[in-house]
Amino acid sequence: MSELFVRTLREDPADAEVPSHRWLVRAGYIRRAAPGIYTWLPLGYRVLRNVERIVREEMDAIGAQEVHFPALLPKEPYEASGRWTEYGESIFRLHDRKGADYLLGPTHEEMFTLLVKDMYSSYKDLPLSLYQIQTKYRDEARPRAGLLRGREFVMKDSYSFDIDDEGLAKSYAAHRDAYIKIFNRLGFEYVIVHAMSGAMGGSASEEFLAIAENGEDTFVRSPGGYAANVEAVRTPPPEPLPYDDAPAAHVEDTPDTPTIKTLVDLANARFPRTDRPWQPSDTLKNVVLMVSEVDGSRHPLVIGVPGDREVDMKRLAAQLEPAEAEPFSDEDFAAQADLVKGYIGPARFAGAAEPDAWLGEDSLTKIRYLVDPRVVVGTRWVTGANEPGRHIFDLTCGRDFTPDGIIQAAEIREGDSAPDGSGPLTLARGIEMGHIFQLGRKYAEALGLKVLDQNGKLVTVTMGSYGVGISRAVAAVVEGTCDEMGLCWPRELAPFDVHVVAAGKEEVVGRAAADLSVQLDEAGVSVLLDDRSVSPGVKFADSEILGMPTIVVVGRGLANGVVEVRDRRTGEQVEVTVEDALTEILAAVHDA
RNA sequence: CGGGGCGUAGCGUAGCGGCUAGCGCGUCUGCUUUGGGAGCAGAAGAUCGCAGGUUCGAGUCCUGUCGCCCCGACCA
Repeated sequence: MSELFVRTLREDPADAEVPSHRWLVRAGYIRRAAPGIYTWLPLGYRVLRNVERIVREEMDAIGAQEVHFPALLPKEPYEASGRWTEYGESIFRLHDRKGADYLLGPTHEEMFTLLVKDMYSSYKDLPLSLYQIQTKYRDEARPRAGLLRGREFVMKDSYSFDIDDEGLAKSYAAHRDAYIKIFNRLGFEYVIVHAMSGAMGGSASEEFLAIAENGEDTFVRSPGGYAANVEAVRTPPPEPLPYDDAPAAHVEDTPDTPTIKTLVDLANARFPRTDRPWQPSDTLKNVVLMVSEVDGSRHPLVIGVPGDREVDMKRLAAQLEPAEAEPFSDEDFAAQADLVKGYIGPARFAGAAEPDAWLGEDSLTKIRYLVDPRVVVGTRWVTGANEPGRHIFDLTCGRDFTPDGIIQAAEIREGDSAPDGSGPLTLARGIEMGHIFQLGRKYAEALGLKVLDQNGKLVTVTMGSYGVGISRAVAAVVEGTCDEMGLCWPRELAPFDVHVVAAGKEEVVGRAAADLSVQLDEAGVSVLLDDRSVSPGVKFADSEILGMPTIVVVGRGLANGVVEVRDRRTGEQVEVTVEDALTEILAAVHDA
C-alpha cells in the first residue's frame, strides 16, 4: 500500500452530499474531473471491473455476444430514428473538421439495429442477442450525487432481435432472469417494478430498483406482490354511479375561497351537509398547465383531480411525454382571461349566458380537460364556477360536464389500493439500476431492419433493449453497504479480498505481514498490504474507510503467535495462530 | 430552465472596507514516537473562480460571467 496510488481524506469533501459520493471520494476510489464526470482511481477501477465481470458472465450465460461500438457516432442514424431532435439538449454534439455533425452516444439502439441490418437478412439468423459495455454520454440538466447521475457513465446495453412477439417474449424473459442473477450477485436489496417505457418507446418495460433512501425514483409495493414505479401506477376507475336522483347543480357564493381548504371550511360553515362534514375529497380541483409539444406549439390543459390530491408532476410528465408541461404562469392567466384562478371548473355556472359545458374540446373554451380516473360518471363535486367567489355544488360528471378523457396524474399516496386489488400500497425510494424494454418494432421500422421469413416474405424484426448502469451500480452498492466508518464491500466487488495491516514498527511484524500476504496471494486471494510506516491508528482507520471485507491485523499478537482476522461488515474479530492464519483467512474469504 | 446556498493552498475552513490573507488536516526535512487518525522544530504550497466597476485602499461593496451543491422540471 506504500506504493498504491491512493489518498484517503480525513474530512468529507464539501461538495459531496450522498454517502456513496462522499465515501468513494474520501476513500480515494474516484475523483471529479468535471461536472458529472469522474476519474476512476486504482481501487475504484477494480470495483468497476468487478461489476463488469459479473455482468459479462451473466450475459454470456444467456448466449448474448459482446460487441463494442464507438462512443463517437455520426448523426444520421439518430436522425432516422428521430432521436437527434427528440433527445434535445441532453445529447453531446460535436463537429468534425468538415463541419459534419457527430454525437457522443447516449445509447445505441440505432447502431445495433443498423449493424444487424447490415449483416443479417434471414429468419434463420434469429434470435440474436448482442451486448456491449460502453461509456455513455448524456448532457444531463442536473448531474448530481457523484456517480449516481453523471454525464459520463458506464452502461451495459443489450438488444435482442426476434422474428415475432413470441420470440421477443422469450428473449425478454432470458434477460430478466439474467438480471435477477446479476443483481443478486451485486449484493444490494432490489425490487423489480412495472415502469413507463418513456422516450425509449415500445410496450412492456420493467425496472430493477436498488432500494435506497437517496434514490431518485419512487415506487410502490403491495402486500400481494404488486410493484411499480409511481409513474406507472394505473388507478382503476370506480364503477359509474346512477345520478337520476341527484340534486341539480346549484351555484353558491363562496367569497375568498381560492384554495381547497378555505372552500371546505366555508362550505361547512355556510352549507353544512346533513350526513357528514364536507371534505377536500368532495371538491374537484382543476389545475391548469401549459403544454409544449415537440413541434414547439403550446396549448393549455386543465386537469381535474379530487381536492385532497395534488397533481404529481412526474406522473404527469410521464403521461404527456414527449410533450412537456409546466404550471400556468401569471402571464398565461393574463392571456387566458376566461380562466379565473382559484375558481376554475369544468362547467359554466348555472344561470350564465351559456350554461353548457365549459371545458373540453367541444366546449366554448376549447381547452382540453382531462380528469383523474376517480372522476367517473355519476360522481358529484363542489368545484369552481368560473367566476371569482363562486362555486358550483352537486356538479355531476356525465350529466353536467363531460371530460375529454382520463389521465393518470394524481399523486399516489401511502395506503392507496393497488390497481390489481392486492392490498394497500407502501411507498419507497429506489435507484434505477436496470431497465428492460420490449421495444417492439420502433427502431427496426425506422431503420428498415427486415428479414425474410419462412415464406420468403420480408418481415420487420422485433427488438428488446436492456440496460444495466455499471458505474451507477458501484455507487448504489455503496449506498446500501457503507457505514459510519467508511466503505464496506461485498466479496464479489471488493478491490481486494483481504486487507493486511502491519501494526507495529518492529521488523518481525512487517516480515510476518509480508509473508502472510505472499502466502495468500499464492493461494489465489488478492491482498492489499498496508506496509506504510505510519501509526497503527491511521492504518486501522484507513482499513475501515477502504472497506475490504476481511481485515487481517498483524501486530502485537505476534508475540503470542497470533494475528487478528476481522470481518469489516460485522466487526467480528477472531484471533488465530500464525500457523492457522492462512486456512482461517481462506475459509473466511470463500465462506461468504 | 426556475428557487435557494456557495466559490479563499491537495482537503476542510477563518477573514464581514484598512498592515505581510490566518488556522486545522495532508505534503516535505530532521529528531522523537508506534494497537485507534502521535509530539517537537522547520519548510514548501493561494494571481482569494474569472472580468469589469466603486474607493486613497477590495478576499470583503456593486455589476456581469463561469463553476459547484441542494430542491424542483428531465433520465441508466
